Amino acid sequence: YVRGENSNKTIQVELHQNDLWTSFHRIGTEMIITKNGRRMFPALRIKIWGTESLSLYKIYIDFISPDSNKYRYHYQSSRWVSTGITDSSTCSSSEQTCLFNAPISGSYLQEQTISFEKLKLTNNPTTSSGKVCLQSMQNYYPRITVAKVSDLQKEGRLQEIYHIIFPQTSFMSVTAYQNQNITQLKIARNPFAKGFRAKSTLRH
Amino acid sequence: YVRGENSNKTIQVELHQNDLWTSFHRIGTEMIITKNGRRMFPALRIKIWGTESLSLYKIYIDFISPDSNKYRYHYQSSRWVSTGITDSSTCSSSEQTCLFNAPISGSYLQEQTISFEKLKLTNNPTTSSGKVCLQSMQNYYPRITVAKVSDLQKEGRLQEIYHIIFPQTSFMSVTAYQNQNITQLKIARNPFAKGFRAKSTLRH
DNA sequence: ATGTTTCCACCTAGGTGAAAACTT
DNA sequence: AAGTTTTCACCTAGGTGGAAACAT
Repeated sequence: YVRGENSNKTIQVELHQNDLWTSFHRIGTEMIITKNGRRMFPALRIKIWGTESLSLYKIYIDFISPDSNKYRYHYQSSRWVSTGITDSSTCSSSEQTCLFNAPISGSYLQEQTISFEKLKLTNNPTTSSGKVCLQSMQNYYPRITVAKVSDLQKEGRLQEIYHIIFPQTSFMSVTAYQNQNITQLKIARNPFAKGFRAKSTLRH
Repeated sequence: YVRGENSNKTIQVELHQNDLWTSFHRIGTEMIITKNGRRMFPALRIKIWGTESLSLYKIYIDFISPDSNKYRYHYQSSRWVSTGITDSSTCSSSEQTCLFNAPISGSYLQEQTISFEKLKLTNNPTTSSGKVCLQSMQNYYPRITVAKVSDLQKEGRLQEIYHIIFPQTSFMSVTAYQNQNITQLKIARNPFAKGFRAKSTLRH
């Protein structure tokens, strides 16, 4: 249950594939960021209940870095340790990205799964649409915002604002995986990831 | 320019890839329908201007068979001839299919190209979402409907209704191509169509 | 005969981790 | 030394027409 800003109302939000997220979270999720953008795996998918059928809503996502610290993976202890360097030049959160361009009514919102599977993470500051720019080697958690639009005339004014955070979706942003266990879990669970290069190299 | 029903207002609609459509229309476009559904090529893509920024709209597509006649391709004359049989058991038009589930505001409508590329044509009456059931060997033209929704409370009541038809997008529904010139033009212009089977068979 | 269905080789399109090359 | 970029083999996912089998 999520309570709204400027509102006593609540909406209910459920994270899809919670078991999968938890498996990664136990090890310490890493998400690769590239210049061209890389999808998240697991992908963020949620279901929302409790929105008003006849109201319009917009959905945003951004990524919060709670300390803006740069981290380093310590192989001996298999842990992430802070380098003490804080990236103060950038904001602690990424830009907000809107899932749909258009506001969507509460009734249609409840009919469907809200999926962020097409979202791509990048370290390229000149991002195009559908991409979010993050700093490498930092800790982030995705934050979803559901905002009620009072009406189309006043679309800029967002009435009820709901922020949704699932702690088990936090991750370290990396340009190459640090923890081998994460690599193996990605290969095991992501249909696109099979890491077959080792085998094919043997043939030559 | 398209004038609305119950309205003196007009909206302006433009067909994308008009040259491509015209190339096919000159020969006599054929669209394959299958049990699982087949995309149209060319795909229907339009641009709409003149909608009200602060109003909500829904977009539908259906397929009109002007005479509901069954046709036969006469190879000698390279023409489609009516068999005289009218398929009176079915309506002259297909079911209306909604492009987006949710109504969309006029301002966002004008920002984007409305694409029906994912729509699939089928001859299977038990269709699932995103598919349209047609009768084989009939003449059809796609009809796009833009309908203004008075407000979310009265979503069922459509105020201004605009029907859009581009004559150059009419086609014959087939389960296999009849005119070889259509086959060749599809192969030439559709990136997915390369009809290489003949070559590979020679290798064996 | 004539129209339909199924299967398939051949594509497009694009999402992976591995390795090597590159940068600082 | 440590992090980033590029390239690539290997996938998933799915859109084509052709041919053969099937149906009527």
